[in-house]
Amino acid sequence: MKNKRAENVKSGPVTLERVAKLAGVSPSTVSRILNGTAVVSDEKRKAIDEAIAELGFIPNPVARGLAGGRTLSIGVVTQAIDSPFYGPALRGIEDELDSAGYSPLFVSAHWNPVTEGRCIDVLRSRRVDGLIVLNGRLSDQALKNTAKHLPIVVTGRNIKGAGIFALNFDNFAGGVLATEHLISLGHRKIAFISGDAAHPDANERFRGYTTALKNASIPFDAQLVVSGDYQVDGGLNATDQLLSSRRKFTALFAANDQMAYGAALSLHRKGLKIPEDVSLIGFDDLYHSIYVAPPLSTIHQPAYELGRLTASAILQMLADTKPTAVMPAPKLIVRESTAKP
Amino acid sequence: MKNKRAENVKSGPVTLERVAKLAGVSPSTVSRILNGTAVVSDEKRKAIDEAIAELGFIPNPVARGLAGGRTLSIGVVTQAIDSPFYGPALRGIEDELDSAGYSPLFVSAHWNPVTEGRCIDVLRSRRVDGLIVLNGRLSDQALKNTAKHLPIVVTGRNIKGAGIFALNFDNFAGGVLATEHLISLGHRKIAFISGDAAHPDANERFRGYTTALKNASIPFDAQLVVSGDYQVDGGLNATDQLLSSRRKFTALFAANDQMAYGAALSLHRKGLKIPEDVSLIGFDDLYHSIYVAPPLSTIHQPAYELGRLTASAILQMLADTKPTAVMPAPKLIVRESTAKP
DNA sequence: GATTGCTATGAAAGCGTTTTCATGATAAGT
DNA sequence: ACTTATCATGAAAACGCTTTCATAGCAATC
Repeated sequence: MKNKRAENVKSGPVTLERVAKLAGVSPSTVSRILNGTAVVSDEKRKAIDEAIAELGFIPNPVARGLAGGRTLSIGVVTQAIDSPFYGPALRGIEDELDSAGYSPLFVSAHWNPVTEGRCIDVLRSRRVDGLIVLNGRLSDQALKNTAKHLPIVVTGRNIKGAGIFALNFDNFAGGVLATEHLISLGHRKIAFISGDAAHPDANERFRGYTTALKNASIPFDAQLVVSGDYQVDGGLNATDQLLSSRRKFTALFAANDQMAYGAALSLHRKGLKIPEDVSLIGFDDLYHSIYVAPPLSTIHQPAYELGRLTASAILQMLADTKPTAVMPAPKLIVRESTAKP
Repeated sequence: MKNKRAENVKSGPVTLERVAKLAGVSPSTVSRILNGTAVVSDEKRKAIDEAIAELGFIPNPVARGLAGGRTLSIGVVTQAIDSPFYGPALRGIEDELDSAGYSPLFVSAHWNPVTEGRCIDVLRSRRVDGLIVLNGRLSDQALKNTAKHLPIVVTGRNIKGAGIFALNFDNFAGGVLATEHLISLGHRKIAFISGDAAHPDANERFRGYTTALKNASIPFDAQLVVSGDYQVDGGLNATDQLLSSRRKFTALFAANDQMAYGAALSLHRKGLKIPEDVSLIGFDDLYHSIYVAPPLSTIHQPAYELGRLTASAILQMLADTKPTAVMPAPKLIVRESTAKP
């Protein structure tokens, strides 16, 4: 509809110049109003506002990007666009940026530092105003270097530096929480499926597990720990392995929900019931975890919230404010997959 | 590394003009080489290639977008960036576009036609070269209108027109396939959980169900059909409802996997075993369906493939070729959730 | 009342490309 | 050999903004 009206006035795209002409001012003045970069008399402001409404003018972000160096877009480096864990985070980023008039530019690095570097190059060539890197694989140094050119918010690591803001979840505390939950139910033989050791998160969660055991004076049994890869298959195989080792355990802590799903399947196949025969707890609280049978006890990671926080942090950095975002503490979610032994 | 070398030559960003100067030619000539828009003597071509390598020049897509009107980016309208079904499709799009030097711009319309319209406005203002609309909610007419300005590929509907290409999955055939599978196992009392009636897909699947029943001379029983909403919760509630109606059924066909998950949970809660007490089949073949307990029989939808196909179609349209993409036929995947009654 | 200092505005110069237009050189046609 | 068509190339004009620079107008200062 707007377009139709605009085309009444004069054909062709609605540009800032057209607005200026209609309002009887210079393009500079219109630009100043748009960006709030200078004081403009009320009289002209009004004329311009009207002209903008009249024409249905929308500034062209491409031209803005060229001229001003700001594109109102934020590069988001994720590992896989369809990751069940990061999905909600992306949505959070989208929502937060959207309400500020920014657009996200998503790229997937597929857990590969080289790809990740290329992704960042692409984003920079597209002149994004800032960068969000979700659990990247690049070295701290590499990040610091790019931070010289544009502000960065990273998750999943602790790093300090000019132009960098880190937002990290307390995986250690989460690991403790999950393990303590099992212990408090009366479990003593608690198996653990670890995540990909390349993930710092995974190690932290493991450390939480061992620490909680120690706190409860339960001897650590290396035979009860088997390594997964954060994928469903990994959890499945790990559990098979655990089961065939014939080492007894009454509870199983998988370092993420996906592996817990795999574990559940493995147990199901062996005719073992959750939680009657084995208690199972995961980590992350994926969307589906409420709905698997039985609903999975887990540690909640606020992925959507995380997305919003990273986005608001980058926005604050762009506004030259110190980011204030702080990650919520891990939370234990007890559902139906854990019970007394 | 490249940057360092570039900065040796002369500080500041590496522009096409710098390349031209270094190669001893005019910017126009460099541009022509870059775009292959004119014949250039081998001699100059070589000099330019060297200069480009020397400086590590990367054309600025923003400037290109302004000057040439092509941004090498494709707008992708999805309903939710974190949808388990569309996730793989997005990845497919990303992969396909990436290999052609294009970037996707993802936006989520959240199943709202108004939002969807706004999304398209944003994408157009960002001067995307083409549009992919995954199961959009906008009217055919609205799409045809935008197709006047830029090529569009849509999924989930049949629509023909200049600048529009539709890629549709045969939901009807899928519905028939799933139902026939249950019938061939010996089931006669087959319940159906329908999807959101606003989805054309959902209706097609339902039509497949009724048609297969008719073909097998099984009377249609309206009491065995209950409506869901394509969400897990919907499947859960629908199954609860079905169960409490005390109408007997030995098999359950959920119009998508998510609702099947919900159904599985409901059955689990009531102490009913899959497939011993009830056979369960879904539709979509989400990633997780292999891993739920028991692994879910379903109709495979090639989401990743779909993504690649839409992307390659839009690329073909941009190259003024008629898109050749054709959707694979639905495929029955038999796993462990279906068995003889 | 003359000088100084702001302030609101416009003119014009970018931003880094593509593309049109013009031109001199070379090849072709008679 | 002289005009005409073809071709590679450069100059310059867009593209739609932002931002610097210049200036006219006006209030403040001594």
